[in-house]
Amino acid sequence: MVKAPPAPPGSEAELMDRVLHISGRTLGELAAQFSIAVPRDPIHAKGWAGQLLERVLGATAASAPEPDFQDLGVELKTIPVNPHGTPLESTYVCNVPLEPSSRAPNWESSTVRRKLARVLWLPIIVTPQSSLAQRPVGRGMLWSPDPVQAGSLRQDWEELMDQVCLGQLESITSHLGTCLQIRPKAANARARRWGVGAQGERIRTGPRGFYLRSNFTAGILREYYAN
DNA sequence: TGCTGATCATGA
DNA sequence: TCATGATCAGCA
Repeated sequence: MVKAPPAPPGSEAELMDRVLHISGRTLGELAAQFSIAVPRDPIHAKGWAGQLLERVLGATAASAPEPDFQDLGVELKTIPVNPHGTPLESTYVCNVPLEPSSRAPNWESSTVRRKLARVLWLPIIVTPQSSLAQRPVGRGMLWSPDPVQAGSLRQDWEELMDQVCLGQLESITSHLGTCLQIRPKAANARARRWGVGAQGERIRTGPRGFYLRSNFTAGILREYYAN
């Protein structure tokens, strides 16, 4: 039976009820229910699982810089995991504000903190042989950073943004940060944005994103599935 | 073989 | 074009 995309969930409880109902279903089954084609080529399927689950669960924000479930303030993150529940990839959080006018003055008002304040982690279980359609959805979990996690995120954010503000963009590598890192985030290596150079001058530089390291998200998932 | 740097699709 | 959704693939 083909289903219409659902209305946004009215509460976290309703959202988690929907999550419970898709747990164990494969991406192929869910796509079929909503008459969505499954891409054949993984190279051209980046992000497809995330967009499928947004529709299945009734997310609203589309490509706006807003939480996926705007009314609930909940961000949806699908995350590929192996059968043990260990993440296979880092997780994109948001873009890095490179221009002074777009930068938050402190951690409290940063996009990173707001995005991560409430996250629905939805594991997609990946085995070496499984096609995209064969991958099952795992048990979703609603998460907010505990004080230790929040402290680590804040420390990384402050260190990284210090570098951005000081015009040290070109020396920022993905090696910095224990849980949060800055990496390129662009359609290709030619993309440019305005940023700040070492003398405070405006420069053209590659767009970058904040990502959560996979060992950090591994800790989040472990904590939950142990209970 | 884990991680970094690069890349692909879609929508407003 | 730039934000979202992420995964790919080569190299240390």
